Amino acid sequence: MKRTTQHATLFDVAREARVGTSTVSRVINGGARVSPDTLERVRAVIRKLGYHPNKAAQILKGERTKTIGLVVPNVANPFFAICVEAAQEILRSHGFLLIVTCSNDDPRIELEDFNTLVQRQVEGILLVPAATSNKELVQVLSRTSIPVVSFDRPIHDSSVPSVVSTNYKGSKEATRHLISHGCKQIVCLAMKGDESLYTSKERIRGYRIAMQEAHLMPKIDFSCTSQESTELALNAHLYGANPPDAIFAIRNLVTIYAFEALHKLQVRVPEKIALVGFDDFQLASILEPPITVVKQEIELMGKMAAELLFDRLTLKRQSAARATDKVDNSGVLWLETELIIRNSCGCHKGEHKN
Amino acid sequence: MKRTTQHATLFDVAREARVGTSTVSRVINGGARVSPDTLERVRAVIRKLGYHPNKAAQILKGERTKTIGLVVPNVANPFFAICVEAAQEILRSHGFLLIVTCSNDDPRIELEDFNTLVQRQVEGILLVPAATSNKELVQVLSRTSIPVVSFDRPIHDSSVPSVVSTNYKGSKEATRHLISHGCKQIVCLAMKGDESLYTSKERIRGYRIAMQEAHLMPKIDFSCTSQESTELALNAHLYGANPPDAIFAIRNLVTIYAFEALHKLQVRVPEKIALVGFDDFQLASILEPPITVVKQEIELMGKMAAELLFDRLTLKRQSAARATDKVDNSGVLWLETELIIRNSCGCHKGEHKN
DNA sequence: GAGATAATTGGCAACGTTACCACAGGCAGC
DNA sequence: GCTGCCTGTGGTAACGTTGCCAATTATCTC
Repeated sequence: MKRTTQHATLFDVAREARVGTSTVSRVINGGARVSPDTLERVRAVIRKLGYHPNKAAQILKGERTKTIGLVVPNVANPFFAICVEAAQEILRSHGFLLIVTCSNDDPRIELEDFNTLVQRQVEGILLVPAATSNKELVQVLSRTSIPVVSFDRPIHDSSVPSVVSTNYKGSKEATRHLISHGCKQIVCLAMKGDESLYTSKERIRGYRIAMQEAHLMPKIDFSCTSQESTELALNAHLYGANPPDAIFAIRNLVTIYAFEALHKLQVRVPEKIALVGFDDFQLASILEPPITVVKQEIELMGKMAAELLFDRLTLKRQSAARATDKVDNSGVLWLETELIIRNSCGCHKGEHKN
Repeated sequence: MKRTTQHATLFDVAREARVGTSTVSRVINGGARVSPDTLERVRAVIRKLGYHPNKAAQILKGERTKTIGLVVPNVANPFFAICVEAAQEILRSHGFLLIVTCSNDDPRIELEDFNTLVQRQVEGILLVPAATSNKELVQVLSRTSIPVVSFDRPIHDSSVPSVVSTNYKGSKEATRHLISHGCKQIVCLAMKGDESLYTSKERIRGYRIAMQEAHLMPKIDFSCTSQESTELALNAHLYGANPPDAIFAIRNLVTIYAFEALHKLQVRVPEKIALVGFDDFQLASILEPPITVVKQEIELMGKMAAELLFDRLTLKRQSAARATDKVDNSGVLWLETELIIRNSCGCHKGEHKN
């Protein structure tokens, strides 16, 4: 009796069952080529000792880890939470385990986490890159042999495929919709950090192009970082030159801030100011007025990313096959956004059969 | 040249740097007792080869895994997402990695995941048990030597400490508040499955007791599973005998369903029917009227669970010390809920300085 | 400059598994 | 009765690390 607190090993089982270790190993792995007699005896001992094979040893011995890593900025953000859940679902159905880490959009943590995952012998990594161009990351990526798939944001100058929403197209469409309502002074509301965030940049680009097409002056405000600051900003716009007649909120949180600010400032929506947001959210349809938004296929994004990764995993082992044909030639799988028309844009109920 | 695709090993590095494996090992583990010369040379080779120590081998060799497992019903649920994020934060600060799995509240998956985590040599497990009494789980738990902490729901008949909100107290308080507004017909809205869920049962118990205290008739409706069914249910109540003058919604989603249903049915809140929900949510204060809710300390819950687990981890290694003194004698750390008074309960702005 | 001490370094046995190989019987076919 | 082939079974060498121990060399101390 040496260590009662530690886990039982295969050897312990073998001794207790009076068989060789190979036999126990065979039992664990399906019990092929073992007599029913021995099989039962060994199984009994396994149960009795509460034995679990040591994964570390199995992995070391060359067995697949059946594990994939996932690096997201933050799981508390519903967007990523939904992605994670969806990816988890897919991966689990293929027998994979998920290790989740949060990078806080910090490239240093991101890289660190990435390496940690590689060390843990994950078979693939799902990644939401903090930046689309990160030399260090790209370098690490290029010399890593394990498959990586990014989502929400692509990684430039790398062979990493990605699953991304049509941010540009979606926000161009939203802006155009606002313009079609006769809005002329459409201000785009964003928060600090959006200047450098891929998705935000794309959305701003869409907004810009739509405005330019209509010969309107784009105006972007990055100060909507909190409830208060949004109210302040909105107030300034309202009483400044060329007061806005519409708001395009670049993301969920900003939409909510803007909505609340308008509410507090007693500005009528959409009569005085129309409002369209990017990203749908649960209560958008219950607010008064219901908010028109650009909806992303969040769940699908997680699913597709997981599936793309899984494809690469299996392709890789099959032989030398090309990447999946789901993606375009720059390696990105575009997910269509959809403009969900409710009332805050100025549409009346039923006007767009929605 | 044998395997160019595989990861470089410590041995490869040793050969390339013309040193022994021990030296490389020393370099990896901080570089103590290695000459600056060799140190630099080995480090260069490590970089050149893109070498990462194989965690499986290290673990096998007895090194700590610095990993903890987390089993939640679902990460897409904001409640759990926030818990996970908070726990992650704490654990990361102690150098731990988190493996997250979703049980979907299925005891079978839960058990399976639990075993998977044990196999992976996690040092501890954070768990939201699907059921408070699960014989099989309790049995597995009792013969596992690794520390486990549950949160949101306790595990009966086990020595597992847990972090739980004062569901009972919170909903008693909420119900009493409604009663203090003169409400007599308070209906408690819940959804299918709430009959067996610990948190829901506790909330219902609180509601029941408060009603009984006031000699009022408790009435509980478990049919609020979707938007439509809630509307149907509410409609039935409204036109049935003893129409309700208040609603106590047992959880987030039901509160939202109820709010939307009341809105559609054109019932004025709180004049015709008062509304209080359990669990705060981002837009509760912007809705018209702002909704009074019982707020849980979600983030704190994740944090405390992680810290409790960490305590047990360190205590365990220090020697044989008792569980932390944070918990009460039945092993649960109670987290106070707070009634956030807004307007849907019948209070006017500022009435309760909130 | 001899002896002693300290600083570097390499060798090697584990850690718990798996997989290849070998071996013992049993049972065909000829 | 010999060969050949199954079915069970055990022995043992890896897998990539670490840490002990021993060996080598450098640096003191007087």
